[in-house]
Amino acid sequence: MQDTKERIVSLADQLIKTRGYNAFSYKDISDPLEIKNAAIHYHFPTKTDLGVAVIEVELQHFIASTGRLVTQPEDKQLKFLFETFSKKHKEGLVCLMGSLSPDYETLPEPLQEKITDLSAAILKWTGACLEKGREKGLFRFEGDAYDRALLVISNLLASLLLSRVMGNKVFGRITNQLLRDLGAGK
Amino acid sequence: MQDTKERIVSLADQLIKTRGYNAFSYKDISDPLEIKNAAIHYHFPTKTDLGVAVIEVELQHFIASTGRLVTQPEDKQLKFLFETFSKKHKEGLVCLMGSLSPDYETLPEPLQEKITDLSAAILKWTGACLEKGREKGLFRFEGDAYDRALLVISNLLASLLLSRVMGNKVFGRITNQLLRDLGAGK
DNA sequence: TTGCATACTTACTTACAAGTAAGTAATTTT
DNA sequence: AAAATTACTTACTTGTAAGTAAGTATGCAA
Repeated sequence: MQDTKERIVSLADQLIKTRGYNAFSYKDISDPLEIKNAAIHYHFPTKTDLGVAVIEVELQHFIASTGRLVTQPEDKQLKFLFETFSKKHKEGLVCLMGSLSPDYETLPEPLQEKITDLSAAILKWTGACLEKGREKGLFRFEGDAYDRALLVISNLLASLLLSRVMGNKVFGRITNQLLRDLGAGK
Repeated sequence: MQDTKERIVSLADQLIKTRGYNAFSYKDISDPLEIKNAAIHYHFPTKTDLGVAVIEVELQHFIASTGRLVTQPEDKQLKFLFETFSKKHKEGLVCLMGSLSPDYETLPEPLQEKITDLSAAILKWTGACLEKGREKGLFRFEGDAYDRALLVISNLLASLLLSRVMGNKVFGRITNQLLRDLGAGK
């Protein structure tokens, strides 16, 4: 039954994105799944192992999803990025970067490395997407494309965080303005 | 000795901005200050009380600082905002919004309210600053000023978070591009 | 000089998190 | 059919976090 293992990772993913890494415990997983905490330790000896697994799944998912989009025009690709965040927003989640970066200093090294890997992958992809899209005239913006990617990802990340604090309208306000600025339709 | 109380708040502030609210304990304060944990409970019966005090101090400080700037032109005022974040960046800290918003759901209600108050104050001030600055021709941007404030604050907030994960250069890249976009000199 | 408030310390309690050692039931391999 | 592997459970241990009750030293106030 590989099922339990996947369910553990999936729930841990949700917990990290709702409560944060330091604020969830094995009990938050074992209770709803109706297993014992030792069952989690069987699949993931330490909490670090579990955290690493969560990020790895997300990164693999990101690589697979973006891979499926390579033939599409860049404005459609960017739309995918926004929809990814929109989905999280609707579920009341923040992204892994937004959840883990504030606690970065308290995280075990393997987790730090993984979150850096994930962020680097997302930024690199976004930078390339913006660059090519601008060349094709799909986007309009000034300056280096990687710098622009930093701004876009910053805004998406923070839109999820600020939505929690300032209410759900914030997400739409930020993303709409962002797309307008880039000249990327609606 | 009101001194101890202030030192507790100051250290708690630092701890929240480095490790996050859920990742620090009274021991992280009592050890360096060479007091007992019960001494902290004397001044702040619960951790919630301490957290609330930290945010209140920050909000008061923000109100006082911005109050001192009312006579200055808006580009100088905005520069102050950027310098506030730059100072945090140099000290390896994130802002309270960035630190507390991911854990928002796990925070006790009084803390949630306070962080919302603080965020609202910062966003309102930034929105007004941008609005007036644009009228005077000091800034150039499209759309609603409050929406623009959301974008600016998002970027500043996230620049501190991403700096941790992706290295310190990120902060400068984001803030430089942001100021260029607003047409607000260097 | 007695009394009371301030600012603590000493010495606990309760709860819960992370992790482990040893055992077991069910399946798979040989 | 026996042996090993998988996927757990039972029952712990250790550590630490938050909080509290009772006591104490110091200064000031009546």
